[in-house]
Amino acid sequence: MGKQYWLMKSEPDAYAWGQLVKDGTGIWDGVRNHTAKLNLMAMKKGDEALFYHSNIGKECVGIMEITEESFPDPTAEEGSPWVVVRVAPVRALTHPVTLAAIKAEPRLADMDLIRQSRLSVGRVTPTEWQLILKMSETAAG
DNA sequence: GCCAACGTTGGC
DNA sequence: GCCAACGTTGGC
Repeated sequence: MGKQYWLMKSEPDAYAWGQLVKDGTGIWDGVRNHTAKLNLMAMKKGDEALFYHSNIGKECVGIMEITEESFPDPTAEEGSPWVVVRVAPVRALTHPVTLAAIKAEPRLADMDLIRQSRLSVGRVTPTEWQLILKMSETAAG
């Protein structure tokens, strides 16, 4: 299988893109939803993910790489099913791609982000990924 | 196993 | 602040 693409949400109040850049690497902890967990478990080292700021900003702001595949979430109770992956920032998007811009693009209407708005870790198809990156080069949203 | 009540997420 | 979506809990 080729590289897979993902979108991961964080409220910037809790953990922002800038913090990940500052930290250099981080674990994506706190996921407590089974669908999101399955996505974390499906991630492979070298996959790439969009960092999305939920609530404040509501936009994709950067690209991360998965640097370590899923392992138990140290912030969860022992024996619980929750997992984390390790991520590292790759680069900021030239311009953030806003939720409004994604909603305005019919070719992105099937994204997990749109169809299942509460899902914090979603899949992005290669086609969707290329389109979002292209949008990030040309517009601020 | 069904469903009402309730809590959380996240957009508006 | 409100509400829709959706997950969880608990009564039956």
